[in-house]
Amino acid sequence: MSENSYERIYDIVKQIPKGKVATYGLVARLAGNPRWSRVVGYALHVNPDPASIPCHRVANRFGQVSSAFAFGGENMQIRLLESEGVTLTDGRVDLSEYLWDGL
DNA sequence: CTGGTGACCGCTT
DNA sequence: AAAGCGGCCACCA
Repeated sequence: MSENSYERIYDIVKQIPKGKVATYGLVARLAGNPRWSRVVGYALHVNPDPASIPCHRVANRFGQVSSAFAFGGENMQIRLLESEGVTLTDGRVDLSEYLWDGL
């Protein structure tokens, strides 16, 4: 029942447009609480639906995606982003170009 | 019930 | 300018 907060986060992540990347802090802020950054990470950690929740489109404030994702391989994560049209720079995403504004 | 942790971010020194 | 520390929320033992 406490999934309400989680659903809020999942809803934001699910709304991330293709070819764009959102940060934990941004998702947390859109969720309604800028301090949920850690909970957001935990929410994706449980990731009940990785098929509908593009956790690979969520990166930290530095644009570096979590290595803990390792969902089938770290390279798979990068490959997914590249497949979406995101250019990865040294394993990092150019937030200046692909940072989702939250539209 | 309390303590500790976690895919984080922001502020302070 | 850079580095370090704490804080917030939720979950697990």
